[in-house]
Amino acid sequence: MARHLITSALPYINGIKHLGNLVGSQLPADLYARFLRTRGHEVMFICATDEHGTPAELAAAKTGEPVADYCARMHGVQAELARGFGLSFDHYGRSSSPQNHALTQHFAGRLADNGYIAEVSEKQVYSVDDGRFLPDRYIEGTCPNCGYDKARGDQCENCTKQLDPTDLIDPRSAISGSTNLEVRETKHLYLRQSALKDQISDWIDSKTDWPILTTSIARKWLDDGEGLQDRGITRDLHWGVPVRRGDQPWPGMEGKVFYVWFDAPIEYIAATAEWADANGKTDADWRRWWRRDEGADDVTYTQFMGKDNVPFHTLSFPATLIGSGEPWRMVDYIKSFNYLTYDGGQFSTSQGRGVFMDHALEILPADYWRWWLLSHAPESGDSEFTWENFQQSVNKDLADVLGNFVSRITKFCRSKFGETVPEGGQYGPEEAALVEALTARIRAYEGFMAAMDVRKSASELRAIWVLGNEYLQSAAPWSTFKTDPEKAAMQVRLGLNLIRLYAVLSAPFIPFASRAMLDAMGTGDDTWPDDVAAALTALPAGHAFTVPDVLFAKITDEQRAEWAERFKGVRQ
RNA sequence: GGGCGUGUAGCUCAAUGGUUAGAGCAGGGCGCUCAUAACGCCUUGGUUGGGGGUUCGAGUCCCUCCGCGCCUACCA
Repeated sequence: MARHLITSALPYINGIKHLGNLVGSQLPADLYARFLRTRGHEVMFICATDEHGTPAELAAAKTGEPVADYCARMHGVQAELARGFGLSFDHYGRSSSPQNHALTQHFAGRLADNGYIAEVSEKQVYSVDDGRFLPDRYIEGTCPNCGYDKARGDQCENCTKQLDPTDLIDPRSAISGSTNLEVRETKHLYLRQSALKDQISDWIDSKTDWPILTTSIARKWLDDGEGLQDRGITRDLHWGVPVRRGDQPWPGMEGKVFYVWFDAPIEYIAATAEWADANGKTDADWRRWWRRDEGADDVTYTQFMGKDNVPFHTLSFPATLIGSGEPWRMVDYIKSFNYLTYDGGQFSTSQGRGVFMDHALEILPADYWRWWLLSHAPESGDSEFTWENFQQSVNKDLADVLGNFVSRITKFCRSKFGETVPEGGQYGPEEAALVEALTARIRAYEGFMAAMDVRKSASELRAIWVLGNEYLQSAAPWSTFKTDPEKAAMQVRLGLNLIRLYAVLSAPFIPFASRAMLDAMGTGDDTWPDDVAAALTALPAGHAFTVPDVLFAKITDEQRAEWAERFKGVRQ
């Protein structure tokens, strides 16, 4: 029994997330958390909404709500969707929580005390009509290079040239279109990552088991050009964690907040504190997950995220933790994912292109999505969602291979023996062979799951399901019943036990269907099959069960066509 | 431009430098009849993006060219 801390990248508060966001962090993290729990480990699985920054303020302005109200409402929406998908967070926090305010200010104070904060005066574009400083990409204008009239302040999308906002001809606010812009002097805090470069570099080099995708991104930032650059960690915004030096005011920084990427990773820690507060625990209860001097030395910490999040988790956040000089638990393994594309293109919130979490749950149960997304997780490269592939995979894997297995064995038993596990006969050589085959595959499955090899785990689980159909085909209880009813009873008893076994093994992928299978088998016994032979005797003769409803209804061609049309998005 | 990744069967993907490059789906055939027209068995598909090199041996390592994706530090 080990202790595992698991965090998923924080979904941004602005709007409903799409399936690509889901499969890039929260869903595989949930798979891993569920697996470790069922193996008997102590797990702390943390996620939260990332609520600060300009986009949240703009989204709130659009709906006319105060930004705090908007975030509270959207947090509720996202939490409900997370529940709908069966995401088993121990706590789903908010980066706007008082706990995160305090911790973020604490880290800033420690960093300042240790000399890792610099105050820098710089010039930024201020929009008088919007009443706010504008991030580079919120400034539009004509590209001095190619003449494109919708170039952004950071880069021209047309000619890909890197720009500075002051390069733009006829600059205007991308928010309001106002041209009433001026350059103002403003003071900001910078995290002196350059001073921590060697320590971060050594730390990255010690992670020899990390995927190349992860370490190469980190190394690029460390080694490119003049090396790791300092990073601004404050912004001129209203919504965010007010800049304070620990619990003291920070002279000269009044009215400013910390940059969202400074406070967001700290929320991993703060959300654990929120968990403690919400569950009547003490500070020591959450600190034993995070402080190496307070019990976290034996914790294994795993982070899940999309590849775009890697620099912040390999550089900025570690810089914050190292620079604090305090013994915080650092990440042990980063599992990063590529992107999911939709039918040959990108998911697009603005164009309504692709499937979003709320719509997904409207049209199909969560397990359909969980299974397809996880069994096609973008681990080695980007992967593509198409309705045809989705329909074929789900119908074949879930309805035909697993669902139909449950159906055929329960219905056969009901018609020949009634709705109790039948008595008679003894497991023989065929059953021993099945146990052997199952054991080999289950051990392989455990290995893939422990290694977070998501697609291989799914493939192995499916092969385990197939073994049940192979057994039934060769045992043929419908034939044996005619000549040797006792033997048929034994075969059916084994089949029913396989359903329970499959429910246990499949729960990390399809928790809702697994629950339905256990309920149908009339048992709450979900112990992991360390001993497969023993696991196949869990349901004894005479034990009552029920024939469940169809576990997975098939997706019809008509449904597929309708959904493809509905989610294709507006044409430009 | 620079960096990283990727390219294997119609599709989705495997393959510590080591037999004849393997699975699932789709396609074809046979079997079974308990089951959601489901299941099982057999089977057709490959010049591993192109070219060159190293090696006894290359999908794998090196060079080069081509395609695709991502990142490039103030979106988060």
